[in-house]
Amino acid sequence: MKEKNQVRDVYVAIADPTRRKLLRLLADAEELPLYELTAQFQMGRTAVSKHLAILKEAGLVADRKVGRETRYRLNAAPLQEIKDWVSFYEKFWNEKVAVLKNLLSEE
Amino acid sequence: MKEKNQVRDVYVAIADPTRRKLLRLLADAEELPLYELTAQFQMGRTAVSKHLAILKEAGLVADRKVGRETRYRLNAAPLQEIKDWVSFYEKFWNEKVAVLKNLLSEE
DNA sequence: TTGACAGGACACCAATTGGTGTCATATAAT
DNA sequence: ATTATATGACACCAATTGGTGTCCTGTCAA
Repeated sequence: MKEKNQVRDVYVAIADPTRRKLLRLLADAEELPLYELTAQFQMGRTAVSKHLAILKEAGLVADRKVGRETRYRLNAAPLQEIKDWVSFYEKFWNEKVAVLKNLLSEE
Repeated sequence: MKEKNQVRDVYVAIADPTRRKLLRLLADAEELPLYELTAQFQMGRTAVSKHLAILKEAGLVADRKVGRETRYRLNAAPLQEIKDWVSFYEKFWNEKVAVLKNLLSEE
């Protein structure tokens, strides 16, 4: 019973602008079926569905079937990993600002 | 004089684990030549060089030539874009925690 | 001055990505 | 009962990605 349950990289999942837009749409709407999401893009349904599958594998969306439609909703939790990662680098751009301040105050 | 100056997507740049490791190495070491960076990976010099080129196009690293070597250093500033993007979603995972707290306090 | 070392610039390749169209099936509406 | 809708499941395709090896040019050291 090899439940594949493929876990996708969150970094890769958010690298695509279409997928980021999907996340944003779901953030604003709580729950949306595929056909409504598709309406927001120029590409076909199949393509949007695949993007959603990738987001799902990354744990960023969940879906449930309601009648004949599949409704998607946001699950932002995995994004904490991104936040933690990027937080580490904050000190570096702050550092830069500090150096700049010093230079300015010296003149 | 079409200076291409190709600007790469920061999201795409950080999607690769090798490139994230490169950023981390540069964060810890201030400035490193290609051959020292290459030594930290199993892949060849050419591959690492290409990853660095992508990071450079995304503005995440800068390089300078010193004698026969090319030294790379971190520029974390573009990561602010990522931080801003992910910050928007913070409320969603906080929300979830809040809902959970409510459920727990109700029992 | 003769090697050895660092790296840029290619050409090349397999695997992955991001899209397409088509067909089948379940549900909803007339 | 019939038709329209929503979606899953494929097969297919071109472009991109992430790696390789080779060749050439600078630069440093003996």
